Amino acid sequence: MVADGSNSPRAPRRSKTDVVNAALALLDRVGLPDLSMRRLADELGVQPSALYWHVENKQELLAAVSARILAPVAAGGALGAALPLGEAARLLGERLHDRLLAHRDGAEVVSSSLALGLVPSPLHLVLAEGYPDAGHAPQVVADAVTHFVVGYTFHEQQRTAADAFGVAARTAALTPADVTRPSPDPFAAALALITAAADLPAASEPSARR
Amino acid sequence: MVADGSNSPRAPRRSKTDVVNAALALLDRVGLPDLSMRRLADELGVQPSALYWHVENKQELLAAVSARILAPVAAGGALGAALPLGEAARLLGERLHDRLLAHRDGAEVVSSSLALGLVPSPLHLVLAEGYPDAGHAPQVVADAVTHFVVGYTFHEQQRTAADAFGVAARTAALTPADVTRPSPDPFAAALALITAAADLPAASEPSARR
DNA sequence: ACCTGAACACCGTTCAAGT
DNA sequence: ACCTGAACACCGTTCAAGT
Repeated sequence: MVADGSNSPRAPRRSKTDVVNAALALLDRVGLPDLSMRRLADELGVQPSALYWHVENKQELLAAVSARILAPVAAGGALGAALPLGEAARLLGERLHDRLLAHRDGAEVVSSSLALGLVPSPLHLVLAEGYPDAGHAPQVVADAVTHFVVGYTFHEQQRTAADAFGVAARTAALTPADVTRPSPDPFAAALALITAAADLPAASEPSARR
Repeated sequence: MVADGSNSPRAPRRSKTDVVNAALALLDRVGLPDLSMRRLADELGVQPSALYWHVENKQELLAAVSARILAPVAAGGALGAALPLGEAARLLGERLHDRLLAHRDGAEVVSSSLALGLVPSPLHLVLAEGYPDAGHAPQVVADAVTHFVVGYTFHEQQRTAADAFGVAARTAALTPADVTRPSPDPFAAALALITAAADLPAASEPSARR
C-alpha cells in the first residue's frame, strides 16, 4: 500500500532501449521489408500504438537502430598511431563495412538514416577530430569513403539476399565467365583507390593541376 | 464491323512507355514517398490493377524509371578524346550527378534499382568498353565513383527537401559557423580525390606498396 | 508513466470476369 | 490485348481513455 507501488509483480514495462533492442533483433531475423511497427509491437507483446510513446515515428526508431549499428566504428580506439589521413580513412572504411555486414540490411537502414541526417557520420567525426589542421581534407575523404562503403555494401547485401533465393540464374546469364574470379577483392581495391590520393601532396585542394 | 475494330473512337489504351512516362512525371511532382501504384493509376484514369498488365510489380516500374533517368549518362558521346581513365570517370561522375539531380528523389530511386541489380550501371558499361586493356581498373573506378555519387546525391536531395520544409533550424544548431562556407565544392572535391589515384602508376593493383 | 482499443487513411498485389 | 471490380492481407499514425 506504499505510494510508489513497488510491492507486487508489476507488468513488464518497456524502456526505449528495449524497443530499439527488439527492433535490431527483429531486423536481423526478418529483414527490413518485414520490419513493421505492428510486427515489432507483437514481438514486444504490446499494441502498435504503445510504440509511439517510446518513439516519435518509424524513421526515428530506425535512426536509433542505425546509431547502434554504427557505434563500434567510432569507438574501438580512435586510431592509435599517428597514421596518414588516407590510411586512417581506409581503416575506418573497413570497420564501417564490417559493422554494416554484421546486421541484415544494415547498409540500407544506415543509408537512409544518414541521408535524412538523423544519425551522425562516424567517419566525419573521427577524422575531423584526428586531423584538425588538415583543412577540408578530412571531410572530403570522409564523404568519399562513407558514401562509397555504404553504397557498395547495400549492393552487396541485396545481391547475397537474392542469391539466397533462386535469382542466381539471371545474374549468371548476364556475366560470361569472369564472375567466378571477378578481381582479388573489388571492395578493398576501390577503397584503396579512394584513400590513396588523400596522402599525396596537394591533395587538399583540387585546383592544383600540375 | 471489321475484325480489328479500328472504326470507332476507342478507349485510350496505354502502353508500358505511357506508364513509365506517367510515373516519372508523378515522381517529379509528388516525390517518391507519395508515388504509389494507386495514385499513378488515378493519374492515368485507370484501376490500380490495370498497371499490373504493363508491369510485373512496383520495383520493376521503378527500375524502368531509373533506366530513363540514367540513359543520358551513357549516351551523349561516350567520351570523345582519349582521356586518361581517371579523367573519364570524373566526367561521367559529373554527368551522373546532373542526371540524378534532374529528377525529384532521383538518387534514391536509382540507388535501390542499382542495388537490386534491376538496372545496369552506366559507368561500368562505358568504362569497360572504353578501356578494354586496363585490367580491373575500369571496374574498380566505376564502383568507387558510382557509389559515391549516388550516395552523396541521395544525401544532398534529402537535405534540400528538408530545407524546403522548416527543418533548417535543427541543422543550423548542430553546425557552428562553417556551414555558410563549407568548402569550395564538397562534391567536386571528393570526386576529384577518388579519380585522381586512377591515373597514377600502379593504380591497377593495390598490392604494390613500394 | 506506460499502455489499450478503436479508428483513419492508406498500401501492393491477385484474380476472375468483362470487352 | 487491355482493363474493371472486388477482394486479401497488410501498412504508419492518432487519440481518447484506462491504470
